[in-house]
Amino acid sequence: MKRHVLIFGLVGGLLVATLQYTQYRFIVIEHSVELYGALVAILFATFGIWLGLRITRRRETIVVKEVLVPAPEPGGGPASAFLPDTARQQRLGITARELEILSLVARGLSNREIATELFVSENTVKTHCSRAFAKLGAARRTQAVRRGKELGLLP
Amino acid sequence: MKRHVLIFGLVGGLLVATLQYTQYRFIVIEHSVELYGALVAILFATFGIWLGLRITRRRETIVVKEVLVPAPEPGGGPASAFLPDTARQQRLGITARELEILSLVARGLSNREIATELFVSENTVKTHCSRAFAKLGAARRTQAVRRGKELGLLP
DNA sequence: CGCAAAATCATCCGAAAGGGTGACGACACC
DNA sequence: GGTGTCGTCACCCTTTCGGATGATTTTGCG
Repeated sequence: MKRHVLIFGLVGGLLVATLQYTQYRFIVIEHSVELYGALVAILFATFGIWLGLRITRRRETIVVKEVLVPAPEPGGGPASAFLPDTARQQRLGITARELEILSLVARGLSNREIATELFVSENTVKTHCSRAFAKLGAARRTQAVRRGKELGLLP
Repeated sequence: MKRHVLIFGLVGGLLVATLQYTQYRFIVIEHSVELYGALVAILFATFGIWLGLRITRRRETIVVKEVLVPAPEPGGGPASAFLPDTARQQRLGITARELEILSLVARGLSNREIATELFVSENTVKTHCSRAFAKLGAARRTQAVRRGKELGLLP
């Protein structure tokens, strides 16, 4: 968490320094102060939104209520939302995060895309993947997806 | 979480203070522009964070899920054999061989395993894969499998 | 608070996958 | 015979994956 602030400081400082350095040469002459301010505003607003999104990432409480329902007819219902087999997931020791990444793997995303989607580094995604694969007894992501579907962990 | 915002604010304030302090020594004349930029930056960074917090505020989703227990197999249906959508296959120009390789990919096999299974070289498998991926608009095998299932080409 | 689990990130390295190109033979069709 | 498609295979190159390992941070819980 401190790292974000650090990044912010660095980026901000660099930005300001750059602006200070360049403004007298390129910007101020032909552009107004308002434009300069707008540029800074947009940049910092974007960064702030990113930071806000990042630090409030997913704090979700899942309460699973197991209810036995008689024979759902496949293809009948209104695309009945998929419900992962939490029991099996726990038995395999698969964490929620790992399952989340697994579902993105099943959607055909690359590690990099998953990393971007979840605001984490590619290395983290790889770690989660490796662990999930190990728990599923899979050597490849295609195999992991297949296993996940077989076990009712993925739709 | 408030802590981060606090730290951020402190760092931001420090940044402004530093800027103000330094600018007084070197850029006294144009200091109003610097101050203006810094203020705008801080303001909009704060605004961005606030916005980020706002739009992801209700991340604390309490999900109550009802686990549907799949119907006990009545033993009646003879596991209705899957029939690929030949029409769509032809429309996409996917050959039978490519679909065959694709199904093995979907089973989680590696190219080498597929090559062994089909008594062809690994290069051949890769060629078929590439062509099939191109026709499916997929960049990865996981994506290809997903597309194949969506299009009714794979079970 | 202190501990354990989980999440995050990094680095190294080898293997697998994917893209591109070119080539060759078989086979069908006109 | 010429043409086109399909299957087969090879080479080169880049990207991606996966495994192993270690470290740090965050978080939930007793």
